[in-house]
Amino acid sequence: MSNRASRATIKDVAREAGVSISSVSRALNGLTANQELIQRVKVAVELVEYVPSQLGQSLQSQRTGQIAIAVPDIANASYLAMLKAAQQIFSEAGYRTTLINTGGDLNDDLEIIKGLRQKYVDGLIITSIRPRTELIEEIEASEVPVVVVGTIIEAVSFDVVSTDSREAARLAVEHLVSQGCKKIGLIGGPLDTVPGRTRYEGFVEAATRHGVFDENNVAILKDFQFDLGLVAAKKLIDQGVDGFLGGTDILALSILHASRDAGLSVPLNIRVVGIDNSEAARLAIPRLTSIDLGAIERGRLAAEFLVSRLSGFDSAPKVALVRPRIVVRESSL
Amino acid sequence: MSNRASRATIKDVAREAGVSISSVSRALNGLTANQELIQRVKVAVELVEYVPSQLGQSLQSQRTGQIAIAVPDIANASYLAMLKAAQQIFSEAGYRTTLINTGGDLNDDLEIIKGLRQKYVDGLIITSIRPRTELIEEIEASEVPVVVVGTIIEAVSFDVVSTDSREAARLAVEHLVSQGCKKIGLIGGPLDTVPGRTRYEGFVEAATRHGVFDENNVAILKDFQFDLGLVAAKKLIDQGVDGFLGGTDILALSILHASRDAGLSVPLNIRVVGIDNSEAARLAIPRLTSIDLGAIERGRLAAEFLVSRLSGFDSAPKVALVRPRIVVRESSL
DNA sequence: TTGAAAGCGGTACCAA
DNA sequence: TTGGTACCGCTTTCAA
Repeated sequence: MSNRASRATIKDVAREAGVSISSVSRALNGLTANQELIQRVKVAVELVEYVPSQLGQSLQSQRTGQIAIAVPDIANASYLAMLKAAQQIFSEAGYRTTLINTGGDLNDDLEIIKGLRQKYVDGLIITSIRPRTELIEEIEASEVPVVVVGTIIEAVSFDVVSTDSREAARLAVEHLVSQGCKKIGLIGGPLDTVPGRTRYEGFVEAATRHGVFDENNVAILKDFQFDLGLVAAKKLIDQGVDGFLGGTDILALSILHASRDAGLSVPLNIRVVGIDNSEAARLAIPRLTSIDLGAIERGRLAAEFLVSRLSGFDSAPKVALVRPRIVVRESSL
Repeated sequence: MSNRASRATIKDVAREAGVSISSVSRALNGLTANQELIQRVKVAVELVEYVPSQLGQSLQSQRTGQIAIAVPDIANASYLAMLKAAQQIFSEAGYRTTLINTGGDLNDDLEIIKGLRQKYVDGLIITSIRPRTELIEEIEASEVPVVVVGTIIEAVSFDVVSTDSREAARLAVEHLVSQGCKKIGLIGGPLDTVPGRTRYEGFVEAATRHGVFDENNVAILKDFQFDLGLVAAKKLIDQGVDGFLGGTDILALSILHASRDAGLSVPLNIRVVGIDNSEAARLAIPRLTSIDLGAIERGRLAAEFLVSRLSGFDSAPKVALVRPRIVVRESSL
């Protein structure tokens, strides 16, 4: 009713109920036994339409009830899956989720960590950072708990959830080899991005080990874009590549398109494997074999680590390694 | 360095600089002219590593610097596009974005609006609500500005951004008719969801007008799921449907799969149109014709409306209608 | 110009 | 058990 008047505060409730604000606070937080008083307060609360201010409570408790999660790009399937899984956990634990889109700008990371000093969230999950020393130091000095999802090898004082991108590439290469591919190519993303570089390195390593490495069959794109992948794939197909690893599912899709444009069949003439095991892979025609990097699992773990730490669990730094697994579908049979 | 000691507050700066906290506040906010004092404060700030507490400032200013955006499902391409577009605007305007995933539970909407009374955000964008009277009243009574993205026809006192789902279906049907389809089918989502119902209604209306409506060629799924779509599509294909509207791009993809499974060619034997114009449509094989409902545009508009209102612009309630447009690709040629 | 003090909306301590 | 009060960290009014 009183939508014109400004919000009711605890004072209004106290006045209305004829008690002190301390009593109101206690009654509302179950710290009093006097049923009659509790009842009076409840009536007053209804009457003045009182809702406790999050701000007031936060200032007092020094907790905001919010957790931030920073991802380079929400539109990216694997970050999205992580985000969704983490948000679910946060929500169940009573935390709101604040989304930070870093836009892949690696320099933003440092600013985000520094921004934590403003104390606007109780914790942070940050993904895919470039593990610079400077950044690690800043995280270690941070007062609010931070969980990093990415690839950090060194021993650090915070929780880390990571996956083995190199193994992902290895799984893909071995699968292609076992399917009889002779010339195996890679369409990968930029080497100055974490996923771009690690997948590339894994590919080179595995392909070399199996004696199928040929630098000419590797295309490193300027960006993880479908169109760039399409052009690169056409070229490699012309060179006779018969087994492809796409650095992401989207890039794998570009290979499917290029094969089709070339009048070649997947998987009869060309076999294709993607990375991320996103919805796009499941729904592609033909259905795309893909390496699942456990994005959902990583999001869940990171969120659980953080929530546990926020619950006062002051354990030693935890490290979780989610192992990739291959999901074989039509495109590589 | 002093990462063990708790954060420095304005008091620490004041002590260090040998001035009052008021002076520190003024110096930091450019409300003083004394250069010497400003300099002293700055040095002290550096020394004690002071960062103003967002909480303290918020309590004082009654503004949190945060905006919430509620979507039924982030994994859904169109909500994701909206979210991303809105987040971009918020970020530029200096607001953080808090994500609320309603999980499609329509009853959550009311709780979200009510939760605003806790004042943990400065504004809210809420999408795809079922426009119940109760909810509208609650929004109108809300102290924090709310922008609704959805389909509300009545005159309300808040900003609304909507699209015409019926026209979307109409565009699709007319296109299929113009391409020579004789038996036109729909694979749609549940009628108790806003997108499910409006798209269905638009389809019926347009198909009837063009004399191609046949109830037997309409499949209403229990859920917007690919697998359900696949089964339904197989059945309709068996019935000889030669032109399909998928209620979403994902459902359209299920039609592509079903056609392929039936050994029929898209678009030679069967033509398919989806709705959302998501990335999945662009990357499908064959590339999928789809109706673009302007998710990005809607997200942008909603965010702009909200930011403008938060900037103190107390204009009359605004209504924006984003018109759908068809993006013709291979699947319907 | 500067500092003291009130106030934002709560919680928690301490006496009564 | 209850009420008074200090306090969380900051901004802003009011006197000096």
